[in-house]
Amino acid sequence: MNDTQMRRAPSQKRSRERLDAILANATEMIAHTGSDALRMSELAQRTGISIGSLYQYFPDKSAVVHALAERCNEESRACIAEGLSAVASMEDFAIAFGALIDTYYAIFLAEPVIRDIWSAVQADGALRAMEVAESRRNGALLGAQLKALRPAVNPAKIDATALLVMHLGEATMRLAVSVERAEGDALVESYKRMAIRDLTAL
Amino acid sequence: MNDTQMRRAPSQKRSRERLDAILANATEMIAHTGSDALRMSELAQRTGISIGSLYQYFPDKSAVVHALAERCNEESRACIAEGLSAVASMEDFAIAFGALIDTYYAIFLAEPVIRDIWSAVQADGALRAMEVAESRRNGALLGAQLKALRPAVNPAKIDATALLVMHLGEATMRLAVSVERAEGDALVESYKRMAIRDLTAL
DNA sequence: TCCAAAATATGAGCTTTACTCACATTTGCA
DNA sequence: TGCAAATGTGAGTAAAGCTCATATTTTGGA
Repeated sequence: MNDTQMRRAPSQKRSRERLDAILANATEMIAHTGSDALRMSELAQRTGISIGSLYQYFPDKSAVVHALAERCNEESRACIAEGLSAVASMEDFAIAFGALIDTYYAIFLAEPVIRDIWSAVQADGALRAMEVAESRRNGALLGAQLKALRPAVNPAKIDATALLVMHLGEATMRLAVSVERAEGDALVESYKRMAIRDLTAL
Repeated sequence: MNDTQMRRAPSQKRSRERLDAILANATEMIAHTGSDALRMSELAQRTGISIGSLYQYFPDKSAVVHALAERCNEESRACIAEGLSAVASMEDFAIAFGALIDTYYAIFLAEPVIRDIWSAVQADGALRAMEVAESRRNGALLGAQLKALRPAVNPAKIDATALLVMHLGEATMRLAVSVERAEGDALVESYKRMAIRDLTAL
């Protein structure tokens, strides 16, 4: 994956520092003016490197967006994995899932740029499959837990439900941060209720 | 809204015919090569008009995408309104809602270009608010029915749930048509079960 | 320490694409 | 028929992604 994402593995210290600086500036630009505002020339200028140099780190604009999205996805995945880690019963599960969603929502509220990064992914034809792939990974985390807690339930049904619940969780977060705070809170509560009811009824 | 979408109201017959032709060709291009493939010059050439002429019908590319999306949204809204029209009880409601989702899914399967048009909307910063606006309209249709059937339930709670259910319905359809047919079917079934359970438990 | 090769940096310039504008043509109407 | 309004035209402009020939810096061995 990194082969297509990065033109060259940075071996020198300066390289690694610049790579972080590029991503930090890209995030700032997107956060400030929206995902459309990611201009490669401006990104180079802000980072204090030449346009040619920027293209030694990333083969194209798509790769920059991909790297940003990958960071968000890793954060999400860690959050989900940790939130579900110490669950031993279905009662625990409902509580843990609710807390997990709250944490997830808090991350979205604290870093609304996540939504813009997602928009940038959608805008890029080559990256659109990322969303489904990430939902699959998150669904697999949830599905594994459910299969352990509910060994009697049809695994295929668990897989479909887990994938859907995680995918719709992402969609809920993006909707929630797109509306006023109070309404967003209510939407997240509705989602939690709906998801928990469905997962516990499996 | 049409003021910003269309440069000039077509008053002559030729104009109206060309406008339809433009949108038909734009749909075809997106269906064929994906939402990134909508080149204004190629759209003009395919339609058999000059690039300058194209820009007399639409002020910019965003307006073309907006018009395409508006068409899809109108179709959706009609489908939803009709599907919920003759519902008199909560038992009817569950059946009607399930049938509505099946119809909606069938439309997505028959015209997968809808997904690409949606991607084109997401790719355009100026149009991103369309999605929430459309979910609100659809949510209002569903919410009105629910308020009539369940007068005792807190209307605010109904509104939040209805908005969420419709928004997540769209997300489910896009996910379902992005995976293999059998898996997509299972996802839609999961969504129906989840949504109906939540709506009837209000 | 010094040098050659590998890694990294540079920015002028090429390509593509959205969009404009000055001018030409067609249509509606008296 | 003749004029004004509507519509059509496409060469040209601007902006952005991206390349490449060349320059500079770093590394590791003699």
